[in-house]
Amino acid sequence: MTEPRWLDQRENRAWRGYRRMRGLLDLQLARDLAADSGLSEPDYDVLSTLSETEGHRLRMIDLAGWLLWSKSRLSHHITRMEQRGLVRREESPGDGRGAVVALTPAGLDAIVAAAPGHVESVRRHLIDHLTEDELETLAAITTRVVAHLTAHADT
Amino acid sequence: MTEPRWLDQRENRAWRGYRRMRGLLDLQLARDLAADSGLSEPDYDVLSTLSETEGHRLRMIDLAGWLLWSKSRLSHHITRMEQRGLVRREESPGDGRGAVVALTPAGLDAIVAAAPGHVESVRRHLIDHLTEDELETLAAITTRVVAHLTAHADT
DNA sequence: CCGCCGAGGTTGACGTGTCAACCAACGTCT
DNA sequence: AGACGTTGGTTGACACGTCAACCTCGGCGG
Repeated sequence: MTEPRWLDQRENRAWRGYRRMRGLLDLQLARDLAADSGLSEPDYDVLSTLSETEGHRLRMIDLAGWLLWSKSRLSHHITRMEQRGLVRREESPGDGRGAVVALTPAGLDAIVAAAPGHVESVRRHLIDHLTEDELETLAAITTRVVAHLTAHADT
Repeated sequence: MTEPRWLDQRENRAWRGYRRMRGLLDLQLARDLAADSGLSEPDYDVLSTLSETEGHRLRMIDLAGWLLWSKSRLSHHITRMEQRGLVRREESPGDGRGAVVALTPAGLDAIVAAAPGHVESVRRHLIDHLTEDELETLAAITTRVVAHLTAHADT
């Protein structure tokens, strides 16, 4: 039980900054999105993913994989979205276990209506405050960290 | 209703990277923390803040301000932590509306025991993957974005 | 063909956090 | 002193997400 390697000042500024930004930014984006479209961020993620696939439908497992969500989380969320008429569950052809999620017309309308405002919100609160170099650095950082996290999904 | 300024490729990489990292990183940190201390991240934030104050106590409003939490959120969370014996509510001297949160001995033990492991976890999953320049850039980005968000708390 | 394991999915209980409504004490203005 | 808006705090309903348990179907090996 040796003395832990506490964070030095530079590390602390980065870490605390991240935590603070994360809290405030996500809250603000969620509020903007909810206010002008009635969707939550998870709703938006599901709908935008489906809207980009051919046939506007995906198997649960594939959707979960793309979003990096657990099966459980996806199942719960799809249940809620289904009740609001945004998506529909269908049987999977050729696999009795299967379940496919399909975009409904209402779901498509919702994402089409929400997208411009959401992008605008992301710009206003984050992207437009960063320089090109900062964007590159942010992309590099996140890519590396994500790679590490998905590699050691266990540890 | 002009055409929205969609994100270009660079912006997209940064934005998607951020979203992905946020999801995976927070989940992993929360899991590590829960596994070796039984605390959640919000628990940790409350306890570590209190442990750094003189008297190990703070008014609700001040604690909420420091953590950037809503009054509601703090009240709910303190209720849960109080039931687990980590903190205690006290009356505020000189202000009948007041409420003060105080660390209990059990709460102090918990944060002291949890801190080394948590720092280690933060290093392993994030900090140790970044160069010094990247740490500086991350701190700069987050500071600027947080400043903007707290300034226009309304818009 | 049967037994069994793994893959795909659902469910329930619970902790967390949001918003909105509400309440009580404070301070100020007259 | 009395009226009244503000500040500090709580509560309830509900959305979200985790874990763990469970179920069913698919694919294999013997």
